[in-house]
Amino acid sequence: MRDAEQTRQKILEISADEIHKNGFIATSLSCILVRCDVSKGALYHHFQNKMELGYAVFEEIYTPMFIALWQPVVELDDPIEGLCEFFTALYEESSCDEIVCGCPLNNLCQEMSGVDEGFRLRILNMQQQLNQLIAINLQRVANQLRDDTDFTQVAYFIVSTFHGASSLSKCSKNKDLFEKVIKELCRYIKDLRNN
Amino acid sequence: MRDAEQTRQKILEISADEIHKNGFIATSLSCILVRCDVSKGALYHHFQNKMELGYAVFEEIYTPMFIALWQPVVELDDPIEGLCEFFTALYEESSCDEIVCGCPLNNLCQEMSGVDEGFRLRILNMQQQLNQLIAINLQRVANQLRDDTDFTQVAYFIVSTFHGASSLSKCSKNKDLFEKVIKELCRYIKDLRNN
DNA sequence: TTTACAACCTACCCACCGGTCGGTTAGAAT
DNA sequence: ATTCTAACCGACCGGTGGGTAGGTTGTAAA
Repeated sequence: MRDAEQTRQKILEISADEIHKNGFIATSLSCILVRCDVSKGALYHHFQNKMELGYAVFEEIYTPMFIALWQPVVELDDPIEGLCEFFTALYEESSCDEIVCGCPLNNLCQEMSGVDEGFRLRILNMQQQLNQLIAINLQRVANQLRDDTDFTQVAYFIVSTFHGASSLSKCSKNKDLFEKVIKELCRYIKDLRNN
Repeated sequence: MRDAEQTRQKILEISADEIHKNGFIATSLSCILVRCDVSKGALYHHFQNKMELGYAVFEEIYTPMFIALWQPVVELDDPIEGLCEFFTALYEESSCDEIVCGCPLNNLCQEMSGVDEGFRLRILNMQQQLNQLIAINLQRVANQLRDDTDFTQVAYFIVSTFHGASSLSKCSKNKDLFEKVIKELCRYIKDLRNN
């Protein structure tokens, strides 16, 4: 057989890229088809409709990508230092284009939460997973932190600020403002310590 | 004459509401026309095209709204306390629906910055205005704040976190997570003081 | 009363997008 | 060699959205 799984994977990956760049609704199937060099029939053979394609991209591309990105960072011996270095590396090593595209999770959260319940629940789930990942690992080093630290609250705060910074960099079209916010975020994170 | 200015204003206000709820692209002109009880010809008499309508909404509705919202808050004798009370009031007094709709500025920033240069520049301008408003008034009480405070950086940080919180509340569809982030934001803001 | 023009109306146009459907083809199984 | 089906093709459809063009109406000024 012509390798079906490979076709499916190619569609998923290119779709993920297009959705990241244009958002879900603005991404046209025909555009994906051209880049994949695949026919519309092939796409609809693998996915019921555009929405299901979107769900698959979220579950099979974005979700594992996120876990792989954040997990090693917070599971370091010192998650405080880990987070700061992670954020710093983000603006030092990423290209402007990458940063300006924003965070896929935040983009979809912003665009799709109010439009489609299936997306909303998947996004919420991801947000909660991410939050737990951070909160648990902060709790792990609770003895180094201020007594009044609410781990879940702090975790949501960190992610929110990060997403806000991503959003800000979109209108400035460079990473200067992103950098500013991230720097202040690192200062905040380090201040969580009971120095 | 049939009151042209009133017609224009009605179109602007209803458009602002629709754009706030659905985003710019997803907002259809026909939808606006029905709510306004106005013909397509009338709309195109007042605005060159959809984009120009969007710009007008941004400049004539959103911008003044924002200034009116933030200015009195940061120009209080104690802007630190002002900001905290402002944010707290936001989740205590706003309905879930309002919060879930998100911040118009952040919504448009997220949706339109990468799509249309005209929007991007207007949004960037507004972000900078807002930032200056906050930064200047923090500087005003610099003697109460930590020595190493970078006012611009802090201002961008605050707005970013606020926008991140708005975004987060979209996928949770209630104000609980919004409240969490805002509470931590207030803690952060109060910590700016050189206690 | 006439004129002139801003204000407004309505039918229509076209491009695009998601989705369908009848058909074709590769290649594993028998 | 034949059969069968997953994999794939591409022309077509209905709907929608932004935008246009040509006509009508209200009203202020001459």
